Amino acid sequence: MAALDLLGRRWNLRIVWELQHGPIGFRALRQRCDDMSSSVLRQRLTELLDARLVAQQPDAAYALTDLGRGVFQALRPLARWSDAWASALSEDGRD
Amino acid sequence: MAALDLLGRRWNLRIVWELQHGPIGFRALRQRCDDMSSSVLRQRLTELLDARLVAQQPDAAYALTDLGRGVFQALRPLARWSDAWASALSEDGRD
DNA sequence: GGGAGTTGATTCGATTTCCGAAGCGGCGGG
DNA sequence: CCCGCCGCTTCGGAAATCGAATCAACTCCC
Repeated sequence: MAALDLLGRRWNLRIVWELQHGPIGFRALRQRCDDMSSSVLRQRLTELLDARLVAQQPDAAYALTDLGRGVFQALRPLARWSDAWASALSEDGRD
Repeated sequence: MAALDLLGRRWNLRIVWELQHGPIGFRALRQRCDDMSSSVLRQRLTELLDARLVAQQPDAAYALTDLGRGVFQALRPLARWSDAWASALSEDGRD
């Protein structure tokens, strides 16, 4: 339930999702997340740091931990579902 | 990405999660969701109704559609991960 | 019919969160 | 030295969320 709370917070899912491509700096990560507000990004990052989903490397770049990668794995079915969802909605929309 | 946006909104994940047990009325659903604000619950429900994840039955109870059940299925790996996460955090926390 | 209880749903003021832009100190290259 | 980039912070306004009161409709019981 705590997981649903943490990941249900705006941007957290997205951040983990964008972090899949490997370590990335603060500003670059922000860009990937639709230029979300830097203050909120910092806040979300500390939450994720806290939750051990994300770690900060010596060079200050952010990266997924093993746990974080686990979330990403667990998220893949959701990604697959979103395709089905999209096509269901579009089918629905056409005449 | 739209999926991450929809499900990243507060309570949406939780609502789908609580709806897994079958059709349920507005007030009962609200109770299950930590007595969340009724105004927000209504707003979330219309979003989910819109997205075809939830449907309203003739007797006004809310239930997951096929798509909604799909989300729930897709969420199960996440639930499994949350167990691993919890134990990782507790191991970390002891002495 | 009248009153009490429940239901789904709405309204509204207060609080929390989020946003966006500006700015901080630090660091490297020209 | 100066300029640009970096991670990060601050702050005022906007938006989302909350919480409690409230509504109309429906049921049950008398």
